[in-house]
Amino acid sequence: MLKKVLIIEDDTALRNSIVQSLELEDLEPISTSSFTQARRSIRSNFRGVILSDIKMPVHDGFDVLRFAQARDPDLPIILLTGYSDVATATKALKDGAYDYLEKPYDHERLMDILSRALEHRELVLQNRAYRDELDAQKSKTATGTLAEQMEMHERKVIEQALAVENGKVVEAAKRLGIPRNTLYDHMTRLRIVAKAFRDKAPTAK
Amino acid sequence: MLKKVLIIEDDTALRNSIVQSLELEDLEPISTSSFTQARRSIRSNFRGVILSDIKMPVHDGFDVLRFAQARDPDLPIILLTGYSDVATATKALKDGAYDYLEKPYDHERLMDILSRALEHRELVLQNRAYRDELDAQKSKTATGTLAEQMEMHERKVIEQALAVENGKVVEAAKRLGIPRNTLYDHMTRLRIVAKAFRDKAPTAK
DNA sequence: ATAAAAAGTCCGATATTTCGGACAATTAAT
DNA sequence: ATTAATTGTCCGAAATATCGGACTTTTTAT
Repeated sequence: MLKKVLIIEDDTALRNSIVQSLELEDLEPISTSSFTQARRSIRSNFRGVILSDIKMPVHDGFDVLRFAQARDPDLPIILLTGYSDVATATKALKDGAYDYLEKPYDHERLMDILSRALEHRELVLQNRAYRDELDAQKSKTATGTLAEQMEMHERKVIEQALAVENGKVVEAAKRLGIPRNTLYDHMTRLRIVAKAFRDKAPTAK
Repeated sequence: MLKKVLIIEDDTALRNSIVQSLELEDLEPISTSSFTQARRSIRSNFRGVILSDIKMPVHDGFDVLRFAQARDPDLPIILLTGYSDVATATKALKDGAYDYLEKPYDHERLMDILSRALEHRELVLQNRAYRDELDAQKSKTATGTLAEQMEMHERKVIEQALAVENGKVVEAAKRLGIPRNTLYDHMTRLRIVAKAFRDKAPTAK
């Protein structure tokens, strides 16, 4: 489970309070006091979520939002709004914020939102990982001469058979449906040694 | 994007109001008035989320929650609680509810929660699909005789070469590093016909 | 309509692979 | 320590695959 929460809050007292809150819940707060300071942490594969105040000097929460969205559209941003500032909160959501939290914040509510956001982030990252893995598998366009490709596959098949049979050549040959001599022929050609597939430590002496 | 929302609400007026709300937002409400009625829709791969009232005769929202969790732990359930019934809401979340919504419901707030829940559901389902695909690929333990496995692979390689070259045998042969005659030998043996790999409609006449 | 190119087929000499038998070297079991 | 089984290597005849040439048929381009 992801646990990082990048906090962007200029009010030192509030910021420390939040940090303490998160630490109590076994999360990993990263405490910053401004967009500028937080900026370098906001990367595409950040393994966590962002919790930012909206009203801040120089750069406000919307700047954070815009920047983070550019870096990674699926990075959940939770914005801290003033009490019952519904208009701003709504705008934030429309702009792509994951959720908002009214100040003064309620601990339980913050945790609910954060856990949802962290889970969301985890799903997104896992999804990307799966997608990448699948793409990698599919894009391996078979290349090279027929003989090369066949030899590669032959090696794989034979090695697997040997592995399954713990390096016993006669058994592997049976499994492959060829006489052991023939298997030896192949192994010689491919420079496969059966010994390499036997248990090094079957029983401790 | 997923759009189904299974509504479980015994108050007819409120239920219809919600249905209307969702239809306005281009979602697909499934309207039911009781757990019993909704039950059959709650399946493991339900492509949507559940929005259920808590306080209902016979079976309440927690029954829905328990049942749905058993069917699919990653199926988001949003519970409708009475106004500022914080205790119940908190319990619901602890029990695995995705979120809760206070009655009387605010349209914007409902939509925010639903869109998050639907997105969450979509990610979960996508994740499962990816995982299944990867598992399927990995678990294909090579079995059968050496000759069989080699022939299968040979077929794959040749067919891919033909596909890439649009069914042109001479080109495919070049790509595979063998004389075209030899490729014909292989194709004859494997009963592969080049025609099958040519564009049926290269240019519209 | 004609020419050029590619698709398919068949043949046969040459090259490679298969596979059983035989045997020495190891390893495991009694 | 002796036996039995397994490993690993070599041999050679039979089976199979390769590959170029020749030829007919079909497509494609002009």
